[in-house]
Amino acid sequence: MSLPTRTRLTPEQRRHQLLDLGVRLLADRSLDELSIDMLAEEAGISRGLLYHYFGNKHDFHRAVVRRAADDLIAQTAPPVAGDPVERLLASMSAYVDYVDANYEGYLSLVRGAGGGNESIRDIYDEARAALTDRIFREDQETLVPDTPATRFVVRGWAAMVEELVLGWKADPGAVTKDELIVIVTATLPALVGVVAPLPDEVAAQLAALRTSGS
Amino acid sequence: MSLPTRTRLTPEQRRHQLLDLGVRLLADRSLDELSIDMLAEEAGISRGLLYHYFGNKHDFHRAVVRRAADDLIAQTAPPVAGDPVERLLASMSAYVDYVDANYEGYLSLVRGAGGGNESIRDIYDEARAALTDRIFREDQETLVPDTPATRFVVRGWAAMVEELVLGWKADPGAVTKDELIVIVTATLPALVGVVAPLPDEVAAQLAALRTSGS
DNA sequence: GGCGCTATTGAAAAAACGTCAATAGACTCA
DNA sequence: TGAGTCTATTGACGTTTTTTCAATAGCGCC
Repeated sequence: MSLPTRTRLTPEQRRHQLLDLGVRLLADRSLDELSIDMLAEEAGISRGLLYHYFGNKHDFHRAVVRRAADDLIAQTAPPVAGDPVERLLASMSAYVDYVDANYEGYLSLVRGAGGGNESIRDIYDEARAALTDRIFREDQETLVPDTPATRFVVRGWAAMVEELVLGWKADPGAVTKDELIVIVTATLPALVGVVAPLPDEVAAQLAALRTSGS
Repeated sequence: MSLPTRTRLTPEQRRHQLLDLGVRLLADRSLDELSIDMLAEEAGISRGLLYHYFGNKHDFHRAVVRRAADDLIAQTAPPVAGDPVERLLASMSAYVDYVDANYEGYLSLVRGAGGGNESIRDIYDEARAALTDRIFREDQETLVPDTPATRFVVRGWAAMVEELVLGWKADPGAVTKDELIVIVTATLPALVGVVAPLPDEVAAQLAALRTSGS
């Protein structure tokens, strides 16, 4: 008769376990729909231990979102070689692959940012910046000129990419994965073209991409 | 000596008052940052009354989001006359005006949808559909052909519009209101052009719009 | 000016959050 | 192998917040 035998892990392991679980649970639940009670039971630990590691519920949420964001940033690191359009395509490809493979993590990030307080939205913005900043940092001469208007539009484009990737995951019937990647890639120059003229070279590449994609 | 004189309203009036207050309070707070205690005090009522009207906290949240969505839908009703591009422009204009005048209501809708559970996201989707559905219902021949791929892209466009309008409200420095309206209008055909060919007529109108807008 | 309807209250139960001294794995060293 | 130490973990307890519900009191009607 010895059910309540406690298991002792290293702090790293325990943090890892709890964050993994948090990412999973917060993918389809808001924070106040997740009680510490149920989280603790699911993890096989006492409530107290969660407070030992994360202080309070909000800090736990922040840690979960931070983890999801770090994962995303790490796994969508930009390629260093190739021309701007190629690099953008590779980056979008990595992004879509990431969401495909880590749907729950991505959901907990997006949902957290949508409903959370400002400090959580900051983490989210950081992740989004990882996706868009290099466009301005490295490719501003050729792909996107750096002006207030283009920055503005690129921000909207990022929101669109997020929506499209989530939409594709929810209903993969409308477009294939490859089509999705081509679409999100091709829409960036198309959008920028609304507020700034496109260099001929980019326009040509864009046209070629569209033909090969569908 | 009679401070605690209770005020008795009709159920309609009371519901109205509480929903108005809820919209205001949930614009910059998540649901669990809003206690029933403070809501009741702010409204000048007892906690019990809120439960009488809305059952529980989550149902109250849902009612608040529903109200914000209904407001948005009602105030961005599409014009019936004019050619497709004109109607789209009028619709976007109404949309931007609405967000400009009802920032708090719009925020509580968007935040609620981002962080809430599925039933709240459904309300949000309904509001978004009010913005996009008529594009397919009325203008599919001329502006946007109705295919799975175009529906998919239009959905992304709606997310982008939301992000851009919020971005403009948060920092009106990057673009003017009129520029914003032109941008969100012009980006729809530009995006659809990525997945479907644009009729010459629309392309011409689009070009004219862009020139006059900036 | 009493009567009935029901909007509203307040107290008390239930549930969730957060704290902290006490407990017990797992390793070290004799 | 067994005592000792370190610290991960617990469980009971106090606090805050949500939720319930029988009792109260405004307001219109006769």
